[in-house]
Amino acid sequence: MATTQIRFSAADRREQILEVATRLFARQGYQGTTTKQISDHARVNEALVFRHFPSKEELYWAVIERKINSACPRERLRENLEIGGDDLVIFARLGAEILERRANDQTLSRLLLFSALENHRLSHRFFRTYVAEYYDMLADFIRKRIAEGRFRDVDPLLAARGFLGMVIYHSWVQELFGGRRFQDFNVQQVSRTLAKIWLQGMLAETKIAPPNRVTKSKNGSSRNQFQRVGHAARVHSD
Amino acid sequence: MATTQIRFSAADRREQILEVATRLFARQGYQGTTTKQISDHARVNEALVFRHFPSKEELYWAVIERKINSACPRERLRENLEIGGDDLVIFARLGAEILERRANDQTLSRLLLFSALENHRLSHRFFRTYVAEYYDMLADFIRKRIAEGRFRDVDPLLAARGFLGMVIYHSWVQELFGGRRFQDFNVQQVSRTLAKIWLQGMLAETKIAPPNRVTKSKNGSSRNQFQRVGHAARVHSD
DNA sequence: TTACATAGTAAGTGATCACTTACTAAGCGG
DNA sequence: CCGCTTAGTAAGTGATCACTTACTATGTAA
Repeated sequence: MATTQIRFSAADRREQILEVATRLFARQGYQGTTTKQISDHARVNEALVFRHFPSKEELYWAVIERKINSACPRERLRENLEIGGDDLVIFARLGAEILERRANDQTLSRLLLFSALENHRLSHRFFRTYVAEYYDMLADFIRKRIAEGRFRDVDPLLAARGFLGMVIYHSWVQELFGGRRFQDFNVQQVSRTLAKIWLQGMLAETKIAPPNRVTKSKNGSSRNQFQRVGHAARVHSD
Repeated sequence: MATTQIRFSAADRREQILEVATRLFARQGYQGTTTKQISDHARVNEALVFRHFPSKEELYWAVIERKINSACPRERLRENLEIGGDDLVIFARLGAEILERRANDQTLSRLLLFSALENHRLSHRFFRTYVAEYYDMLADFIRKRIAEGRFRDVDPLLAARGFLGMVIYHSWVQELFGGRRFQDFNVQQVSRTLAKIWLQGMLAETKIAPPNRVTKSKNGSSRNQFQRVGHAARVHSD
């Protein structure tokens, strides 16, 4: 009665359990997922899960680490910035990649959100060593543009978070609450639109502007004049 | 031995349980919170909780509804838009209010996030009848500006989400991961900076832009007047 | 074929889960 | 003081939680 009764190697089984656990933790969170559920979905006895992972919590961290290492968004960002091109193209591409990545695989963002909300101890440490570097990298790029006089003099970290906020928040709303109402947004259109808003908002107002500070001057923005927008013109479309 | 042994009225006790449950659900989520925890924090017997609420889930919804009704951000938004003033002032004020509100009381946003992630059935319905209206209201404002020719011709809903994304995402990052690294951001500065980026990104590039159509056209908006950027001249200053 | 390491399981463990039942005690109008 | 409503509790219920123990089945090397 060999109903495909294959024995997995330890490594394979471990990987399979990780895979199953990833889906469940991402969908239901740590507290909402039981070890029985995991073993059922993996079609093994619950005890086998504990043979591979000493506790539910260790399994959880293994899931998160695995997911994180497979994502490596920093490398993506670096490549993206190095490819170069028009700034609008760069940021639109960056936004599109984030949106696409999240549309194809929601588990990473859900895992991160859940772990942050559930306040798992390592979540903070993880964020600081991982996400923070991502911000810093983008902030460095922005800082360079500011030094060149092409971007306004804004806190680069805040500007980076502003752009990523527009994009990531959009994808969160889409994923968490999105129904038919919002579903019809197109990735290319969204990323290009948001990139354009952000970029035009960041461009220096005048070419000859001395590096004067930005934030002050009560409502000074209404006075500026957008002359320097020209090079946004050639947006090769593809 | 009267150790302040007062009997609460049913209404008062109900309110106190709701208060306690709100804090716990917001901090730990639905799955992560036990009815025993709630009764302990309220210093009553667990059975009393079930006298006031037929089940844990009903209590949960009572908590969410109460929190939502007490927040009424739509009215805030309406007031904010009606007060008027320079656009930069309006949006900076809007952003500051969101940031301040969230800094003072994180329970609403955490409750919402948790319920959305945990996929509670009513979460979606709630979002559509509640948050969606908020977006629509802001989108209407933006649409008006576009019709006036003061804002560029962008999908108003997407633009609204872009602005709220910058602000709300910032507050989430601050709240979920914020440590000493980011803590030093100042609400006024953040809201003014983000509002300025967004607003400058939205301002019409040319005064003579024809009132071409707004929302429809599958992805037509992406192709629209990117070429027209060059001679952006004076943005009226009032 | 045997011996052995290991993949996998059956059947538990006490603790805790949401929730109930049966009771006591406080307030209050008469 | 009585009698009744109701705030509040003690002590459970079976189900399920994370996790363990003691065992069986299987592949492989000798």
